[in-house]
Amino acid sequence: MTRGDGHNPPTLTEVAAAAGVGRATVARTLGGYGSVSEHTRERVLAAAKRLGYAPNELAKSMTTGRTNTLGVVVADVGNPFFAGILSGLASAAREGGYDILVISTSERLAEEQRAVATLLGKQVDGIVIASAAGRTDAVPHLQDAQRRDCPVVLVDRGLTAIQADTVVTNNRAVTAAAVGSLIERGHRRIGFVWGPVTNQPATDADDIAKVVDGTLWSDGERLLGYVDALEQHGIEFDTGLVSHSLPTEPQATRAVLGMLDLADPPTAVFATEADAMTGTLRALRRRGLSCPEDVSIIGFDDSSWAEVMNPSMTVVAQPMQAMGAAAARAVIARIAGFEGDPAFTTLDSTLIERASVTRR
Amino acid sequence: MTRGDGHNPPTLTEVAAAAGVGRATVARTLGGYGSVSEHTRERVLAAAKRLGYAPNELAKSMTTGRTNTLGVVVADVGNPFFAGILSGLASAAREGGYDILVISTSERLAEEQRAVATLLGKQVDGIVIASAAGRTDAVPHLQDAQRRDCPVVLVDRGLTAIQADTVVTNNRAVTAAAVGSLIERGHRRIGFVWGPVTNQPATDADDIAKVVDGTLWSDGERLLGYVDALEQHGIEFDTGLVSHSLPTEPQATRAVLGMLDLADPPTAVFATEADAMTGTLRALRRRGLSCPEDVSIIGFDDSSWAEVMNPSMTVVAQPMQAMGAAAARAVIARIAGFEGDPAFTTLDSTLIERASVTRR
DNA sequence: GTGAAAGCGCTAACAG
DNA sequence: CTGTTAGCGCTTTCAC
Repeated sequence: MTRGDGHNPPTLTEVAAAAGVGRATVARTLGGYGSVSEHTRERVLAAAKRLGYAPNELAKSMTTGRTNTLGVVVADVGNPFFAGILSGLASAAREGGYDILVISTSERLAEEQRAVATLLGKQVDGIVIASAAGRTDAVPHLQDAQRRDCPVVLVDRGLTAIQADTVVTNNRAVTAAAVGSLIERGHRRIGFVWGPVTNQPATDADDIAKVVDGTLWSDGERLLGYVDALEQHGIEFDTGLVSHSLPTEPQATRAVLGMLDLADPPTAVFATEADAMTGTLRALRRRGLSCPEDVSIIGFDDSSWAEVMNPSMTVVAQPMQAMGAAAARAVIARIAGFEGDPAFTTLDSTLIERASVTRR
Repeated sequence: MTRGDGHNPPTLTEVAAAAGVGRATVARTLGGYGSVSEHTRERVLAAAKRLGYAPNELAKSMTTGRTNTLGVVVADVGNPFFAGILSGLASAAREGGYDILVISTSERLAEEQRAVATLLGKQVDGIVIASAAGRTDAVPHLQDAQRRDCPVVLVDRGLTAIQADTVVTNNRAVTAAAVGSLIERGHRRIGFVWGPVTNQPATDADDIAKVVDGTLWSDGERLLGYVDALEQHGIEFDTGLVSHSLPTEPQATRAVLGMLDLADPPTAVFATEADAMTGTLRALRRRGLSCPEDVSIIGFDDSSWAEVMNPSMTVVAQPMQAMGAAAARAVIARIAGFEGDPAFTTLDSTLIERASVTRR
């Protein structure tokens, strides 16, 4: 059976025939290595152009063992946070001569394992992943990749069970600073929306470490930062002020509604993601409360919306693009053969103070 | 020279050896075709598992001619609009058994051409693209792909120079409806932020067609919808009320500032993208004006922010995920051999009326 | 039911 | 400087 309409793309062999030279000569000419006489060089180039030759990268990869492709695994490419990471990742990758194969996992570990297997099967040269695994969870799929000489770089979320370059932000410190700024403005009852997802929340501050172990690195760090700030100012931890629901906006609203109905409701809320913040705003509105008069809010992730809001929102801005770019550069370096110890890079998020926080 | 630490991934040949059978038998067993006796079947499976065998998809693609990979080309994966498309695209692709290779072009045609060439080189089975080309521009790179039997599907932006499945939204109709709703509320001076990017704006309504030809499909359609509404209500087109600047927030602000300073300033602004809308809001703020009291606004692209804003924003919500999913399904169908005429699919965007528009 | 052999398009020694 | 020769790992006839 003949394929398609017949217009099979020309192969290197055909170019060689057309130019009347051997295949190796064509490979050398087009590959720009070895040496070729000016004369034949021109003939080859001419023939290639005439035939509209374009190399089959698959075949090339087959023999070189390199695909010039990076695998990227995140929870959801539609989420602005990951989209930002992806954006920085994509440009840094391209700069380094790599393309990216992206897989979303919806934060499901099983999907993540499949994703990694798929990427490995497609022979990507390296993997950048924001793993859905808990910080101390075993990650055999990632170790598998490493064993197969496929470098893995962790982005946004660290993992203790594996030795790998890691690029994260200063979640804990910036959260402590943000919550601290709330406390310094007189707030003592501070809601924390979206602690780590768990159905076994910490009942007191001493419990935190245990909770944090089994959950997402970034979530855990933020909760720790929150507790740091509380302890530093001698404020007691109240488990009722921390939500552990799934990260959907309605859940954030539900959680805040619950806090607002407490006998001693929060006067400020720290929201750890964009949707947690909009969800918080909805809750206030439902109770007829306003920000910052009744409740101060600090959100996460800056955007042009945050500033034009009324009030403009105080947020923790994460350097998403920079994270993505750093991660890309890290894998690329590993692919290139860099053998130093795994580097743990912490990029700084910054607190942007605007009008959604007021003194109490 | 030995590669890596030696742990080369096991090949099919090794599995065959370990199981004491021929390679074809292993291929049949693992590939699930042909027939294999229950006995040998088990041995093969056991050997494969024991060695931790995973097929090299590259080699497989090499012989089958299929990579199970879709190429996706957009301006910027970090842009919420494209991120939304990508999200829908990714899940539909995965459902169909495909992975996606994503390339951002920053809206540059040269980058786009390179991107397509790269994808073709990597032998993707199909391409989904939101092209940076003007609606009537020649697109040799895309025709090239088609000639190479690589189906191309256009998403968000149609193109007249090529025959291809296309998935877009009802930009023109929804814009006409939105602008119409403004007119019906008494507005006659309506700013249009981000008409097609050009330095040769239409000077009157009759000029529009020409301007539209050379620019992005979606931008053109929206401008046409704007003019439709004006004409329908007998309002004269004023070129000073249409901005043609580059789509960055600061440019939107600048443009609106200019309109606001007109002797006869707009009482309403229609912003065709999320950033155009936030930019508009900034401009109002700078002039000490407020929305909707002084100026009504209709924006584009819904998000949780739009609703929690104060005032909540009236917007045109685009079905980004659905667009991405439809595009993915379209390419997949073509790859599977579907040969019908190119389909032009129009998905509906909807006007979500909230509080940023008021009667005049 | 199963194995041997050819070949996908390319690169990488190795001779000449 | 250039052509020949092997493969890369897999699928796919085609005999046995």
